[in-house]
Amino acid sequence: MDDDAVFKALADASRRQLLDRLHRTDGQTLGELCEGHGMTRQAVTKHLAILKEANLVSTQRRGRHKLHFINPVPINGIAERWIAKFERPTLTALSRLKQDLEGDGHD
Amino acid sequence: MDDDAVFKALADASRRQLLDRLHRTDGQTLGELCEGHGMTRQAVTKHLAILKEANLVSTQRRGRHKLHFINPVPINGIAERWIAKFERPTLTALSRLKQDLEGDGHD
DNA sequence: TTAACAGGCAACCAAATGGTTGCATAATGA
DNA sequence: TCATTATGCAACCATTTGGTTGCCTGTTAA
Repeated sequence: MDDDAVFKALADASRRQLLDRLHRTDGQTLGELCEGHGMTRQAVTKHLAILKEANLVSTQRRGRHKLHFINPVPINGIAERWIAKFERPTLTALSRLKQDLEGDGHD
Repeated sequence: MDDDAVFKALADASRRQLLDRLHRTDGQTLGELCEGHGMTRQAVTKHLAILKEANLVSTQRRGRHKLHFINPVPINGIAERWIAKFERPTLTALSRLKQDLEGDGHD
């Protein structure tokens, strides 16, 4: 619902990278998500808090671990409600899909 | 190409609103784009500069007026390169399109 | 030619952002 | 039990951001 929080959350490259990671492997712990970034754990924690605030990740405690799960719904939301209206309908993704569904080889 | 600049440009509600306006009526002057916002002309100028930096708007001098035009290509770019991979393919937009193209009434 | 109009430039400011360090707490395993 | 592991909390910091005010430049029309 809160598109602004989603756009703001996506505005940072580190946060997008975190989402990329969760997209590849969902349910990672905080420790796992910290590896490889040139950042402290606390910085990553803050980024994850912002993503959670935007409802892009959800968390689940599992003993002394905290697992993080991606939620693609808000991304879908802005894609449909906001981005879609700026898209030119004849571009690659849609036209490829169209061709695929129509099953002909037209160019 | 520079997705980060595009994401950052879209992170501000005033800038998204400016894009909305240009999407409705393209080629507006700075003065026109200032109307209705509770902002000074200089603030709007700064927002437009950021949008231009992200290649989301282009400008054209026309006498003493400066016209602003929207460029949807970068939005398409992030939609295809970044957002698309997070989308669940069975959701509304694609499934509606699919149904439409297939021309059957299946549910 | 010159007033009024449209926009540009620069300095300044408060608040938000992205990061840090230091210490505290909770769960686990030997 | 108790050291270790995994995370939480809070204060602090520099830089960026989004906005302002004040003044300057260029274009047009009377």
